[in-house]
Order: sequence, then C-alpha cells, then structure tokens
Amino acid sequence: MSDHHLPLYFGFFTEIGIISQLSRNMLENSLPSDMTVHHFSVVNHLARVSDGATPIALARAFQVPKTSMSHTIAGLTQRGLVEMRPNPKDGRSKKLWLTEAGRGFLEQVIARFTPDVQETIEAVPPQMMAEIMPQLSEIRRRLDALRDVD
Amino acid sequence: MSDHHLPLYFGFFTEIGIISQLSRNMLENSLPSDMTVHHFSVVNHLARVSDGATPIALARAFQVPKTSMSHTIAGLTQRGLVEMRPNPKDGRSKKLWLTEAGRGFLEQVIARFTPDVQETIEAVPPQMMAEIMPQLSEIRRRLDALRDVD
DNA sequence: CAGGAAAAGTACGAAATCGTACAAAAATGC
DNA sequence: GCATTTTTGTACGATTTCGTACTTTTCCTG
Repeated sequence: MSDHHLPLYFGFFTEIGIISQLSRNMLENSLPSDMTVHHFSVVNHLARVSDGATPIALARAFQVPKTSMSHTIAGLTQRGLVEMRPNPKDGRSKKLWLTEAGRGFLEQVIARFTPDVQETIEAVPPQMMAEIMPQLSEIRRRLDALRDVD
Repeated sequence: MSDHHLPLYFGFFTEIGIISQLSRNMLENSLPSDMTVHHFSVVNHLARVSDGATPIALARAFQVPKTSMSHTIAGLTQRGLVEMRPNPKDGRSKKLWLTEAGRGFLEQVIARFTPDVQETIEAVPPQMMAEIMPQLSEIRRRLDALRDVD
C-alpha cells in the first residue's frame, strides 16, 4: 500500500480548495449582489464553450444536481440573460441560448473583475502561472477521466 | 497593461475550480448522507490545526460568513461531535472543542475516503503531484496574502 | 413494433447559506 | 473612568441547494 502518500494528496486538495474559495470570493465581489457565481459560470460557459447546451449537459459540466441547474437557469431566464428553446432533435430536452443582454452582462462582469486579476498578476507573475498550468491541466484531465469511469 | 495575460489567469482559476469540485464530490461520497463537506472540514480543522478555536476564527479560516459557521457548528453540536464552551479569556466569544465522538468520526471518514484517494494515486502518480505542490503552495500563499491587505 | 427501461426536465419540500439586525462584552480614546 | 466604537455570537428571514417523486419522450430489447 502507498498510505504514506496520503498526506500529499490531502495537502493538494486542501491547497486547491483554498485557492478555489479565494477566486470564488474575488469573482463574487464583481457580481451584482443578487447574483451568484453559478449564474455567472453558466453564462460564461455558454459564451465560451457551448451556446445552445442542454440543462442536463450544464448540470454535468458543473457537477451539480439537475434540480440545482434548473433553479439557476430559472434565475437567468427571469433576468433575461438566457433563453430556453425546445430541442428539435429531442422532445425531452431543451436548449439554452445566451441573449444579447446575457453577452452584455458577461462583458460587464469581466470588466469589473479585471482590476482584481491585475492585482493577482502583480502578486503571482505570469511566468509562475504559465509554468504550473500544463501540469495542473494534466492532473485535472486525469481526475476528470477517473470520474467518467464510475 | 497586461491584458493579454488575462486568459491565463482565467484558465488557472477554471482548472482550480473544476478540481476543487471533483475532490469535494469525492469527499462527499465518503460522508454520511446527512452531513456536508463543511461539517467534515470543521472537524478536520479542529483536529489538525487548532482544537479550541473560536467560531469567528473558523469562519475566517474557511472564508464563510459567521452565520454560516454558526449553523454548521450547531449541526456538529447536535450530533455530539464538537462541544462549545465559554472562552475564559473573552466573555464575548466561545471555544469549540472536539469530542471523542468527533475524533472517531474523523477517523471513520478518512478510512472510508482512503480507497478513493488510492484510485487517485493510480491515476495521478505521486511524482506528478509532488512536482506541482511547491509551486501551488507558493501561489496559494501569495493569493492569501493579497486578501489580507484588504 | 410493442413494452419496459432510461433520460430530460419540473414540482415540491427540507436543509444549507448568508445578509440584516440585534444583544452582550471588550477595546479605544478622551 | 466613561462614552463610543468594535467585536463576537445569535435570531430571523430570504434565497440557494438538492433529494425524491413525477411526467413526458426517447431508447432498447426481444
């Protein structure tokens, strides 16, 4: 057994958790007070990865229950940032599209968020960041793959 | 300006967020269904970092509002895993101590969690993990320091 | 091409999260 | 030393999160 490696992995996940929380809070400060990081994340995902995604795909992408995604989408719809339309290919599902307001919202948030990132750039030089990224991505890829097996 | 670096930092935070969510879900699967990661985190923190911490210190450590920490502590107290006693040094605050049941609980969860970590070790070799850790810690330290300035 | 199994989304209710307001105690400043 | 401000914890209510159960549609197996 390789029990002696456990602390290394616990430590890794602890560091990851702390950084995640920090960035989460940073982003939250750039959002309207009545919106959550989840709201932003969905809009961001639609814009960058897959406009027209189904709710279930989004739920899986963020690893949250579909009922939670439902609630988030309801909030975004109510605010006019996204639009749900039927999926012509599958009567069970729907497709989620960004509205113009949604794109504007994304830009605004990013603009407001940028100063914080600038501060971050000063604290953590791009070179330090660039060095770690490939390994971090590789680890993420492998952990993700691990989950797919289940 | 160094706007061209923005995607690097966004990408970093995205990877961190995904890994955090993955590890969070993994841990959640090793917990009793009626307990959250926050419950575990507090117990773990008391055991490893500071038994007898005040609620406000814990709230700050996890970067959650003190009302949220209150709620988490109430749940732990109800389950007999922690015990709140007055702080003799400061009449405003209290101190939180692990009970024997709390220590037992921690051990049980870790035992149940270990197989998942073993799987993780197979997917991500210790060497890969060990290589990235110093840089990750350094980045965490710098981001943490950034927050302290506020 | 049925008939059952699986998948997508929703309704509903319970629990968690967290902002606001408050009470008690301590720290501060004059 | 006393008034003011700050700090700690709690009460309460609004919102978010998410498990269970359900409906509708599609997939699959024979």
